Amino acid sequence: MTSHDPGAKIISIPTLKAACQECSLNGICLSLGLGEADMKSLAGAIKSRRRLKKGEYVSRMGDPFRALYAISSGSTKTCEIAADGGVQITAFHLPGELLGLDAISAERYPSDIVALETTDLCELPFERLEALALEVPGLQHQLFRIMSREVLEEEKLLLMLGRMSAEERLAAFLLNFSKRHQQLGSSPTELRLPMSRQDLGDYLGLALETVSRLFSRFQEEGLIRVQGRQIKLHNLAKLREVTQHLPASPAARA
Amino acid sequence: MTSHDPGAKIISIPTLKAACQECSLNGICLSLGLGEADMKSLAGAIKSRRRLKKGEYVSRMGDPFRALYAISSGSTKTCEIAADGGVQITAFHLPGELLGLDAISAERYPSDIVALETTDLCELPFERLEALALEVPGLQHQLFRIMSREVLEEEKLLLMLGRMSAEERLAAFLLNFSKRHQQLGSSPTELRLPMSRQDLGDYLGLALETVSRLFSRFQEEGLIRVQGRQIKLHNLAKLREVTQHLPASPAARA
DNA sequence: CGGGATTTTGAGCAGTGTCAAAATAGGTGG
DNA sequence: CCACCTATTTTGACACTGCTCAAAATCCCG
Repeated sequence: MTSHDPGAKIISIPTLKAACQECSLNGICLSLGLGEADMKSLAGAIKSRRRLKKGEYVSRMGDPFRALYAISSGSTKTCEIAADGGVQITAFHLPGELLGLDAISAERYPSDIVALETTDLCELPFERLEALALEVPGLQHQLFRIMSREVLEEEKLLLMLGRMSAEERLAAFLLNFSKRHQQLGSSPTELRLPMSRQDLGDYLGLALETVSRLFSRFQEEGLIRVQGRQIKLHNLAKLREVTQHLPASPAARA
Repeated sequence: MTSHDPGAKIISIPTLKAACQECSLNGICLSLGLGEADMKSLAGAIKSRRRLKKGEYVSRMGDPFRALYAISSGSTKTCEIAADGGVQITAFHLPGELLGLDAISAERYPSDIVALETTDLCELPFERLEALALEVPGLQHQLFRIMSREVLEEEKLLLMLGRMSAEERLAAFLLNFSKRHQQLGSSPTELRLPMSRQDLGDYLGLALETVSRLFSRFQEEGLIRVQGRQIKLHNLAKLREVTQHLPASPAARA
């Protein structure tokens, strides 16, 4: 996570802010790892910005794919919907993250993307982005990395859904959310969850009642304090322990 | 899935075979959607081929990332391993598919990749591939599509693990495997599974005993015939029905 | 301040996991 | 080529996690 393309130069956050001000991403999003000149090209590729209110859609399943979206502020959920209406949320996205990567291959959105709160997006028309990636070597590499990272994140979720107990899943989620908040400059222990218990259940593969009971239990055990969607993490170390109490399973063989 | 980059030209399978013969991929792998000249460049990027026996590793978790691998023949499993030894298989890969996409971002392999049977691979050094993708527009687009597709596949698995019952998962797996076999030119109803019941359980998030019981049940119900790893699908339509008997869950809201 | 949505809590049950053991398959050496 | 040994698969009994249904409490928005 700290190594880089040989040619890519890392520039300071203030510089990034200046160059990326047009999309107010505060130097997060794609910009990381690109030079200043490259970022100006990138700014040229940004078509427009959109502000969505809570509950509005970034995309609906089946929509034609034309652009990726970078979250400037706010948050979203990505909902995969089964034939019969079963919902699986495959990701919650925070500022600086890229939406729509799963739509490139079929040129259609395979999922609904919904704003969890008031959310600002930068629209990055994909054709222009691809053309730019041919000019700017660092950008191509950056895009590969971002897509690879998305694969990785989903693999972590697969591990959670396939092999972890309910309490392990919620603990893992809280730690992950905490880390991402910290990387955005917020407190890692004072969380304001933008999603409902239902959403959390649809993400973790649990019933909303189970999620709610676990919050109560974690609170009784002194791990966290719960006030609706406001969560205070009292003991990160113990949460990490909870994460690892899987019942074990045999190792890889052919 | 049938639309393409405006500039990309689709060439015939025999032509592909000729151009790709060096890696015996029979025109599957990356080549799809690239012109003949582009494929020659691609051939130049192939460093070498490897033959693995059953149980040998393509990569181990933590290995430094240098190359992607295309499967020429055989099959692999990709195993995510939790801190305490819990295993989640995140993918089974068949000929023509690309391994290692999740290793690009951290420049390390996050998972073990193991051959399920004798398997031939083409090694594609990633730096060379990236350089080539800057020269060959179709290749960059192709790589984006392949990575996007990987994200999509994992999202389908997430839906299975998070929202489907055991029998729905196994039915969905059989249908998916059937479709991929068909795309490789094999029978969609006569399957030879290269993986153990244990592997299947580690993929579907089930105990191996549950997988075994389901095979028996499906057989009793006349859906399939089971002879160890040799599976005959008798009724694809009914398998599809089984797939969709989820107990439903509320739709998306903010 | 009122009303719908969300969250919490309870009780009972079903689907899967766990443990255990028998049956079968597959590979190896004599 | 057969016999043996091991790994894999099947089957059974039972326990437990997490789901379902239900209702009360709380929150949030207009």
